[in-house]
Formats: sequence, C-alpha cells, structure tokens
Amino acid sequence: MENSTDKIDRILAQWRRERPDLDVTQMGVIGRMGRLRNLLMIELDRVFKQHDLNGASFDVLATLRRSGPPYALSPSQLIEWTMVTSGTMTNRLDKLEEAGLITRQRNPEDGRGFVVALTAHGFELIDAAVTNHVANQHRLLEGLSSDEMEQLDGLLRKWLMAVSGQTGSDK
Amino acid sequence: MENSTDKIDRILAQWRRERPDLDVTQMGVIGRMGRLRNLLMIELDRVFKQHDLNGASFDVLATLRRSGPPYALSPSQLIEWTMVTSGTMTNRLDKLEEAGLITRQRNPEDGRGFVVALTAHGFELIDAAVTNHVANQHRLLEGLSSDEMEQLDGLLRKWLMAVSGQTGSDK
DNA sequence: TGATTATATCTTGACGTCAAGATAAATGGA
DNA sequence: TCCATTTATCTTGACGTCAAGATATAATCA
Repeated sequence: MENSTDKIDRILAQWRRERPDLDVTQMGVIGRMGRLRNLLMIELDRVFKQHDLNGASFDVLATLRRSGPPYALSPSQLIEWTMVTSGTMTNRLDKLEEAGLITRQRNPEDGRGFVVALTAHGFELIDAAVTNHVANQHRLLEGLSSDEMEQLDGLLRKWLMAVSGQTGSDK
Repeated sequence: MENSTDKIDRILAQWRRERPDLDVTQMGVIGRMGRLRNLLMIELDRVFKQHDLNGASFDVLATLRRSGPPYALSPSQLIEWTMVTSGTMTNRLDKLEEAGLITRQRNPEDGRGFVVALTAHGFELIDAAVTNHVANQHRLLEGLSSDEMEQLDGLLRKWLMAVSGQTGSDK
C-alpha cells in the first residue's frame, strides 16, 4: 500500500528506460490531467443522460439559463461562450430545436442573425439537470479537502492564464 | 491588474446570480481543467502535425516505442494502454499500416490475434516526434515553477486515484 | 471428442466536431 | 447611391470515436 503507482507512472517508467535522455516530468502532469478529464467526462455524462442530454446539449442550455432573463442569446454569443465552431453550433441548435428545448427566430434587428431562446420545457429541464450536475461534481471532488481543492484551483488558474497568454487564446 | 478574471470566473458569477442556491466551487475546478485540457490538446497537435501525426496515431506509435524491443504489441495490449475501444484501435491501425508506420501480422501462436510492430520508418518517425513532443510539453509548463508543478502533480494524482477508486476504472 | 463458452479482432452505423466554403444581410466609404 | 468589405449563420465533407454485433479461433469441460 502507499506509494501506489498508476498507469501514468508505468508509462513514465517505460520512457525513462527507453529514452533516458528525456525529462518526462511534464508528461506526467499533462497525462494525468488528460486521464482525469476523460474519467470526469464519463461521470458527468451519466447525469446528463438521466435528462436525455449530453455534454453538448447541456452546454448550450446551461449557457442560455445562466445568462438570465429572457434566456435568449444569438448563435454567435453561444459560440463565444461554448468555444465551438459555427458548424458545431448549428448542429447543436438543430437537435435542441427538434427536441423542443429551444426556439430559433430571426432577429428583427439584424436579418443575418437569429435569437435562440429556451422554451418553458427547456428551462425546466436544464434547471433540474444543473441541480443534479452540481451535486455530481461535488461527489467527484469528495476525495480532496477544501484546502486541496482551493490549491488545485489556484494552480490550474495560473497554468491556464500562462498558456492562454502564450497562445493568445481565451479572454 | 491582478485579480484578473477569466471566462470560467464569468460563468461562475452568472450561476451565482441566477442560482444562488448552488455551490459552484467544484464547477470552477472541473471547468478550468477542461478548458486547460482543450487548450493543451491544440498545442500538442501542432507538434504532432509537424510529423504528419495526430493525437491518435502518436498515441499508438508512442506505446509501441516505449514498450522496448522488439517494438511489437498485440491490438489488445495497445487497447489496454491507450484505453480506447477495439473499433477505434482497428481504425487507428488501418491508417498506420497504410502509412507504412506499422506492420500487422497474424500471431503464429494464436490464430485469433495479430502482432503489431513498428517499421523502421515508424521507429524513426516516432522517436523524432517524441523528442519534439516532450520539448513542447516543457514549454507549456513554463508558467509554473517546479515546486508548483510537483504540487499540481500530487493533487491530480490524489484526485485521479479517488475518482478511479470511486468508479472502478483504470488500474 | 463434441459442445459450450471465452477471447481477439473486425465491421457497421450513428455521433459530435472541425475546416472550408457558401449565402445573405449589414456596413463603410468613394 | 453603389460597390467592396465585413459579419452572421448554414452547408458540406472528412475525421475519430463509440456501442453493438459479427467472425473466427481457442479453451474448457462433460
């Protein structure tokens, strides 16, 4: 017990044997983050599925919900918040519209644009889903103390800022 | 300056306004990790692309390379290391075989199986790619001190272990 | 030995995503 | 006013992934 190793440790050990010239410390951090992210996605999807949603549809509905009344945004605004391409957003909106969770109306003030709004059903559904989603996230972080969680958040924030700055993304 | 906010902070602020009943601290941590992961993937892909690879093909070739001589594994072993489904692996191997980076031969000791091996070209390519990949990872972590990196790794390890145990995945 | 069960891999069909390009409407000068 | 440019969104085609099921071989056991 203790000092237990995981798959990432075994990968790093292999590299150190085969390529002792490389310092794979960073690979460990990045690899562990990737694995964790995948695992978390699977767990989050479980709850989404209980509401007939997936990560993509949840993302759009949640963005509309938290934007506040009248729970309506343009596709462009949704694209900015969710950081997907316009093609992806068109596809997501098609599905959500067909499911009766949103409406898509032409913007009377700009003939090029649309206004995407939550339906009553969409509102109820996302409000319930978010409640369960947040509870699920709490469960997934039970393994860390609040101090550790705060520390982790600080480090991730710093890292994210650094990489964003370096690559000119986000804002 | 200082105390700067990012997109995640703005999302959390919206939730706190619209749903003050929810504690979204955990959402912040998970969200920031997701964004960071996406950003990192984009940056890693840049280097993969320089070698005509993507994350999927790099993953397979790297697994074969670090397994050591004779740089050969079964599809099942590759599936276990890379944690993808068999259908995904078949697809990846088809592409790599067509590109001349691996060979796929029937296993003489088990008629159901195959032996996937790096070609000479595949070996050279992945060895060069890994060198650049590791340098790229170093660059992406320049924003953190080695102390911070170590701290982060420890927290991620603990979190990963907790979630893995909770969900019975990984090993 | 023959039948059942387990294993290794491939096949198929559906998804969500992206890049690139097509439309159509709005904007900014000349 | 008219044309060139920009903006908002949709369309198309290609990818990588997964779940479910199809095959074929191996292992087990009655």
